[in-house]
Amino acid sequence: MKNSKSNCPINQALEVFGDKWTLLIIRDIMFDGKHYFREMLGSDEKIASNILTDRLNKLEEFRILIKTKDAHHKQKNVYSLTNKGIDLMPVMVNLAHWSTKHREVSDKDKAHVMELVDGGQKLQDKMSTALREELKSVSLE
Amino acid sequence: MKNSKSNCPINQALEVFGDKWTLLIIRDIMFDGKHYFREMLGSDEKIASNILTDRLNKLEEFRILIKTKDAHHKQKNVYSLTNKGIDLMPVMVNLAHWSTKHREVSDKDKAHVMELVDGGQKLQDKMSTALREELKSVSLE
DNA sequence: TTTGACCAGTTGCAAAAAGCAACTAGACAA
DNA sequence: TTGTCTAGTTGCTTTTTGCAACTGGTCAAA
Repeated sequence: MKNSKSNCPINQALEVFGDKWTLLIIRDIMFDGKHYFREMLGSDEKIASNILTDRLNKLEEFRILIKTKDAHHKQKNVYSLTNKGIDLMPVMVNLAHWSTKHREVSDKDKAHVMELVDGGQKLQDKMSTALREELKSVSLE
Repeated sequence: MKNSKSNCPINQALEVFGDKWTLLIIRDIMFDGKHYFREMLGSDEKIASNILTDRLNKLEEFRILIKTKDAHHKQKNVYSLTNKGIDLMPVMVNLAHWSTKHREVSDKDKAHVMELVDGGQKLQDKMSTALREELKSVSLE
């Protein structure tokens, strides 16, 4: 509580996600299957490498993702969502859904989002399960 | 699209909400029934008045809220959510829900959030309807 | 075993945003 | 007319962001 402006649930969330980049990183891992620093660095929004480093470290401190060593390449780190991170899926889906209704979004993205909204809990559960499997596989090392 | 880093739905949302204050202002109006500048200025998180001015203006430009003159006090502005703003309710509820599970939140707030989650669509619809009534009453002037 | 591409970051500096406190001009109620 | 309340503004400092160049280590192929 010490470094908190308030313990209101919305504020508590914003102290983790209240910036332009954090949720994009989570999107990269959650929906785009990215796991490496360079993959995220290459995303459309062109995050700077120092900001990416900073956000990945913060997300690791918050235990929203974990960093593990790649088995086949000593220098590569594998970033995976924890359960705490995977639990953000409904937030992400609702945020994206709002955008499809009220912001400019391509038809392709729109269709992708509506699949997650209409497909409902079933598809989201399937995706969450897959992410939890990934998590299990890296946390065994 | 010109000033956009990308048209990904998550990014499109972050270009509106990707900061520490915007969603707190929406919370004030949506859940705490605040309508005036000074009321929002007084919230627990202690936003600075210049930042509040800036965010209210941006939210008005995005048409997420509208500013109208108070009927009984010439100097007062009444801030109300538009339908575009009211549509953010599922995002807010899911964000708050995540916080109750993964961040430090008071039991009172936790109960309040769970009411919205468990009470489900019915309670959220009721609240949305009330907000739309407010909107209707100010937009008739 | 050398070469060149690739890896996760780091560094230094400039620009933008946030934060703070004091202040303004008009409105209201007594 | 006095004091309080209104929505903001102003000037300044501190913090964060953004950019580009750079580092030291790794890897696969020649």
